[in-house]
Order: sequence, then C-alpha cells, then structure tokens
Amino acid sequence: MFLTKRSKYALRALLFLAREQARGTILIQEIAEKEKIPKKFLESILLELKNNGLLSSRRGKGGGYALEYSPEKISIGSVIRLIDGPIAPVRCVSQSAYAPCEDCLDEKTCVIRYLMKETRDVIATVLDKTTLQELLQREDILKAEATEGFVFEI
Amino acid sequence: MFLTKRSKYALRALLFLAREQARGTILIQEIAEKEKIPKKFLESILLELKNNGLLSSRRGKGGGYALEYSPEKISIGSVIRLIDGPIAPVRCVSQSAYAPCEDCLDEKTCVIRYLMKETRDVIATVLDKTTLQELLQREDILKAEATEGFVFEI
DNA sequence: TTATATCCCTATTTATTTTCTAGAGAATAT
DNA sequence: ATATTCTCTAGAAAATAAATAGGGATATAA
Repeated sequence: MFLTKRSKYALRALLFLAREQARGTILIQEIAEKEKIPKKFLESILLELKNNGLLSSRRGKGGGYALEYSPEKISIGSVIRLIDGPIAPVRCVSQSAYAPCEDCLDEKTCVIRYLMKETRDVIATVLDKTTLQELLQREDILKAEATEGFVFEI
Repeated sequence: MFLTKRSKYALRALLFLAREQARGTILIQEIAEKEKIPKKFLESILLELKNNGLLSSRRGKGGGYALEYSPEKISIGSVIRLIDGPIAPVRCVSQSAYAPCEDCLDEKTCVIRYLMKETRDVIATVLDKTTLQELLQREDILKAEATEGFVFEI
C-alpha cells in the first residue's frame, strides 16, 4: 500500500500544469522550484508523461511543458498506473498487468486473492473516477474553507 | 499499492493455523512445506506474530504454534498493519502512523492528500471488516464452486 | 541426565526498488 | 552563432524487502 514519491511528484506537476494551463508552456525549472521537486528527477518524470502522451513539450527558448489533454480527461488512476505501475496490491488481481503468483496452489480458490481483488476494485474505483479537474475544484473548496474558517464534514 | 511477500506469507500461515486449529500446536516446518514458504523467513514472521500477541507457542518436542484468538477475532487489516505497517498510501493520511510530508506546502488544502484519505478509507474498510474466519468460509464456497462447476457472479 | 526436538534471537547477505545526479545531445528562437 | 530548454543514457546512492546462517534457550521423553 504505497504511493511513490515519483507518482506524487507527477501528480503535483500535472496539477500545476492544469492550474497554469492558460499560460501555455511552463518550464521544468519553475515547476521544480514551486513544487519543491528535485529538478533532474522531475525531468525524467515529465519526459515519461510526455512519452506516454499526457504532455506536450517544446525545446529551446520559450519552450516548456503543457498538458496534452484538458484536465477533466486525465484520471488520477491513469497517472498512477503509468508512473508506479499496477494499482492492485498483488499482481494476480491486476487488470492492467496480471501475473500469476509463483507459489500459488490454486488461484481459483485462493481467498487472499479474493480479498485483494475486492481491495483492488475499491482502490481503482476511487482513483479512476477522479480527474485532475475535480481535484482543482476540490482545491478551491478547501482553500475557501481554510480562509473562511468553515468546517467541512466528510 | 503493494502487499509484501512477508504479509502474504503471514496471512497464509494464519489461515493454515485457523484451518488446523483443532489439532493444537503446529510445527513451523509443516506450515513452511505445505504453504511453500522459506522456513527461516517464516520463523521470523511467526515470531513477530507471537510477539504481538496473535499466536502462542511451545518449545521442545510436541511444541509448535497456535492461534491465540479464534479466527473471527483476527481481522486481515490488523495483520497487514502489524507486518507491513500502515495501510495508507501516504503517511499523512495514516490513522495508525501519521507523519507529515516534508515538502508539503499546506496539508489542509492538499488535494492529493484529500484523495489519498479517501483511498485509505476504502482500503481500511475492506481489510478491517474481513476476518480469518470469513476467509475460511469464503474458501469453502470457492472450493465447492470449483468442484461443482458453479460460476459465481461478484 | 542425556538426547532430541523445537522455537528464539541476532546478525548478515543478497536482491530489488526507489530516489536522485551527471553530463552530453538535439531542437528552437533570436 | 549563441543561449535556452528539453532529451537521452548511464549510473550512483539510499532505502527496503527477502532470505539465510548459526547458534541459544527451553521443553519433552527416555
């Protein structure tokens, strides 16, 4: 059960790009500074996102990165799968990257698998239903609450 | 998002002990063989479970391990927390082992945190509601289906 | 009491994954 | 041309996970 820094950084960078979408391309440098992400590390992350079609980029003066799709088209689940790999707690219940356990006696009757399948499904539901845009909207609400002193009951 | 081999082994061992509860104490050796778990590795796992009160043990001839509680008292969530640590995808949303992110600008308005909290909650719900006993019951059902050729719709 | 079975404990090795850095290469704008 | 910025390859460093080694402590049985 773990989100790597790599995918956390990826999400922060994508949220940043989504927020600043109107400005066109944004420098790695700026994202790294504002989001406190090691620049070289971020470079490799953004490159991976670009190579998988989520970002576009331009080199040279005036270059930088931009979202390739609008924020409501990008689900958090897809980003995490892309960066961290499968969401499932064990590979034998992964939809995107199934692999059998080497030491499993009988997959069909394995109850750990049964439970992990259930776990995978609830995780996937949460992460796939949520988009960058929804997070930005939620961010607005949280910020408003923070300044206006509301308490929001979940 | 990951279940370590260590906790998978722990669950398999506990399920084994729950199934064979009537026989009294069971040897590490037997569990290791039947469940295909490296014996020395399993030793350290069972010891940890014992030191945390889930198992009792006896040394010497006729010794072995046994469940300290009945299987309906042991939730899967508690076992995974014990062996793998917190269930939350990020520590800043962990109930059992909260820690702030070092690089977080404002925890209150962090939307990644918001989403991970939601994720943690659904995972915890699934894992904490399920006990060893329920898994054994489910196992019976799965085995019956496998032999009788039923198809079970989730 | 002696032999044997069995868990208990500490330390260490090995493997794998994650995080981060270095440095040169290629495209672009002026 | 030159400065700027992303691109690419390689790999070091750190953290975590998985497994092994070897003997110690304790209970039982003969």
